[in-house]
Amino acid sequence: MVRAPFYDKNGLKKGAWSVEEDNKLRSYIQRFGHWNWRELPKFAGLSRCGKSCRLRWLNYLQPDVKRGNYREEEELMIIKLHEELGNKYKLKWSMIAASLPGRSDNDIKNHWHAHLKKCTKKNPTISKMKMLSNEACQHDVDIARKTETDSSVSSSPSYQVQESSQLPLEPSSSEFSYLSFDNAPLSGINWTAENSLATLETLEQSFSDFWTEPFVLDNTYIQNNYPESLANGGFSASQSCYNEGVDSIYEAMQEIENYQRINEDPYLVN
DNA sequence: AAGTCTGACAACCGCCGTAGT
DNA sequence: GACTACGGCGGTTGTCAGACT
Repeated sequence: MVRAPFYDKNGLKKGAWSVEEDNKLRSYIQRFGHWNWRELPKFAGLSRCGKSCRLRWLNYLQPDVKRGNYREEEELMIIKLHEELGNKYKLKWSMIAASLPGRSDNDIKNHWHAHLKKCTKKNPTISKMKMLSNEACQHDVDIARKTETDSSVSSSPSYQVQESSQLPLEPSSSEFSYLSFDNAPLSGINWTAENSLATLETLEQSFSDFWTEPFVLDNTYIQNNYPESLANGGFSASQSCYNEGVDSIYEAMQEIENYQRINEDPYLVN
């Protein structure tokens, strides 16, 4: 089903991911977040490029990611949104993904090319699509169209979105509570099929804000589980990782690894 | 049973936008 | 303003399993 693993000329592994690699990546991101995709594989002990890690995390390993088994309403939503966003918006698949909690843009895109594209070609005037277009979504589409001529429309707080690509919000253990997305523009937003679409301009605004938000670490986990010197020095509390030099992070990582070896940290994944 | 075709999907690649220097 | 590095997106490819002949 997938490419057989192989190594390119730079020594980077390509192709299908092994269970061990998945575990390494998942474990690393749940503990430290993805502060820098390019550097991440080095620290996580993976012979992969950053892009590959990012893709694997977003499309497969991220908590709550749903795969396959598309419900009818989800498919209708995809068709509908694709119709509306298709040629207008750059972040088409991401925006569609935002309307389907748990679905990744890549997964939706694949589903579109594999199933839905043919359906819409065979039957471009599906009655249910019509119904959606004319009733459930009309309000939002109108707003979106209005936005094209009136950029001053403010985003409505009543629309609620779950960002598909955000980091684990609810790690299975409270020990992973170091990730803070309280300030993420999309958090707390509930984006459902029932109330159809949030306004497109709201989405776009949310996205633009979201991607520019620095990744913020909370040191709860580190302070509770690691020596004070690491908690205070290695990863400072609520400090943007963008401000951290790679070297200092690497030093902290080494200290952490030493600590793990000494204390047989249960979270250490080999 | 063997060969071919098709569907499904994980993963890669290239391009572009943005931020930092 | 120019350049560079990085993150992210959309399009495409590669491969396998099952269906079909």
